[in-house]
Amino acid sequence: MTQMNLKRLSYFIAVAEEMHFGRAAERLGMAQPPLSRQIQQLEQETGAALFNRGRSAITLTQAGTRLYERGRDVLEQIEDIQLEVRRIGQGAEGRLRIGFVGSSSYGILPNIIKSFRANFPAVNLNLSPMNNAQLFRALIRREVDVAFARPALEDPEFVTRKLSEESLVVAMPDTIDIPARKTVNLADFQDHTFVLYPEFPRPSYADFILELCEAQGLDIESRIYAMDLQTALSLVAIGEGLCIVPESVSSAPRNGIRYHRIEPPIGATALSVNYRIDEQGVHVHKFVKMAQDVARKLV
Amino acid sequence: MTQMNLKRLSYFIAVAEEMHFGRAAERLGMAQPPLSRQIQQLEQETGAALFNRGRSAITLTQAGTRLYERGRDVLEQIEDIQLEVRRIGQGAEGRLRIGFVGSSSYGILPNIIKSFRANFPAVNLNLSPMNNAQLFRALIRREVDVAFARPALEDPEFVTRKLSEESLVVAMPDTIDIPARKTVNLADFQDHTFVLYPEFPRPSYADFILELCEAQGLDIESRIYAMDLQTALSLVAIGEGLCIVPESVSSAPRNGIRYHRIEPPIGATALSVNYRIDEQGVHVHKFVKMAQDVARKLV
DNA sequence: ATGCTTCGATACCTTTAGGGTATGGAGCGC
DNA sequence: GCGCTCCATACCCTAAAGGTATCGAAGCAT
Repeated sequence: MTQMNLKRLSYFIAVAEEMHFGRAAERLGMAQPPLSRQIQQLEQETGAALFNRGRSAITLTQAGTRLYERGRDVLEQIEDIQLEVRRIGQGAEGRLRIGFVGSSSYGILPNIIKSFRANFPAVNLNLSPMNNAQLFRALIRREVDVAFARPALEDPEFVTRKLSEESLVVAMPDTIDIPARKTVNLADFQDHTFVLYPEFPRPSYADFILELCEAQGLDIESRIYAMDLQTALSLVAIGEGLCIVPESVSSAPRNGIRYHRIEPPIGATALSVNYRIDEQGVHVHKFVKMAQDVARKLV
Repeated sequence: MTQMNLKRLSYFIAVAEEMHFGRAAERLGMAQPPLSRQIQQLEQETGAALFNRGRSAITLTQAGTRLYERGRDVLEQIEDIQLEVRRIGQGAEGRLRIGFVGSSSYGILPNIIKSFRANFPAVNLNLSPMNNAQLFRALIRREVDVAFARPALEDPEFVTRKLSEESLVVAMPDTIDIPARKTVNLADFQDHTFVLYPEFPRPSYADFILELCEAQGLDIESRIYAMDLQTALSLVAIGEGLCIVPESVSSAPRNGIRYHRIEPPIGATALSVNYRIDEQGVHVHKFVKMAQDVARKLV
């Protein structure tokens, strides 16, 4: 005996609603005899009579009544499941886990998020700030779907897209006297304390900055390490030292900190989106595409 | 495209649980290639990828995860529905509406109910006291499934089974002086008031009693009508008159009433079970069979 | 690297569930 | 009693689903 079958169930529902085999068959777009047979088979399967076949009318038995109530419900659920699954598959619903470096939250990230939310309101966004090393691990372990890293995460398992290149600026305590000119030269800071982040794991953004300074002939003697950008800025704000950060950070003014362009420019840093090379999720691809669009418009 | 199908869904569940097409196929007792195809078709139907087919392992997509959660639930529901429907069909569950004349509640009816409840605890019994005329209407209108009537309900639409025949006794107020002998003769009551029930609709049990008296040459002058047995007994208890009732009524003693056998016997009354000739419900047939069994044992 | 193994996909054939047409048979109304 | 309605039965045919053989890509060990 074949197992319970949705087709049969919906046939039964139709007959139960029409209370008439002929009309039900018409509504189902089929001939009456096969419909009769399907109902008989359903009755065999369940081991219960579903209809009282009276002389001039059919009625539902108690078993039939119950099957109608619950069967209808199940059919509706299945309709709904199909819709939901399709929507998730097309990226219109579901979940997207995003990891990002702290500095990206000053620049285009908020715009990207806003834009994505506007187009896919049903996608549940999960945002986690991390440093580059954490991003790498999280992406490998599939704990995030997309990572905003600085610089790009290099790995054969990843796909990387550069979003924007920013020049570097210096964040310094407003207690330090500076020359009147708007721009500063790296050489001016020979004897100042530098706030760097993160200390571990290496190599990190700290090493990138140190290399740049070295290339400029600058030998930094006094260094403090912070765990992340936020902490570093706090240290700057209380006058512990100065810190070299991406330009976009300066767009959010902060008490106790002044930002200055470095002239001549000493280098640039690129924000990138990264995702797994075997990524199947449609959300991810749509999100990355949208991120690139937003970045292009903002430049 | 064929519609969503339970077989496919359960195949998907199996693959999702095994995370391996080969093992899933084995568990399902089929070959691997058709299973792969069914999953592909399911993916087409839903319009969403369900598995990430990685090099060395498969994983569920978000859409697949959701389909698994909800699909499992639906399959379980369907299992459960089938069980429930089968049980109802076999009379092990469901509802049975019973109508009965008041006098039957003194005799075997309680035993029948008790016995049925013991064997079919999941059947919901619905008990309604009525007089014979109401029973007739209720059975015609399918408001009850089974009727305990006295005497039998005669109609081509009904099936009738006699349960037990009882002799008649007289219920009299204990304020009346009676001869010392245990049994009484109808002629003794020539001048007493008779309590009869019900007055409408006619003919009723009242007419049955009047005919019996007439046959005995008794001409009752003083009559009071009550709506039912209970009311009649109340009238007897306060001394309004006497009443002729089935013997089983005397098994429940009542303050103010004494019962006496009538000698010589003047007639008998039969309790019957009645149900529709087109009755399909398995409960009903099982119930009637059981009622007859109980009646046979109690005689 | 190179062959071996694993695992899902593809190709092709066979089986069978399910649908169609024609017809039977019971009940109801004129 | 004749015809009409309505569900069931009989028989055929199509197409969906299963089986076997084989491919092709990836991982692993030698």
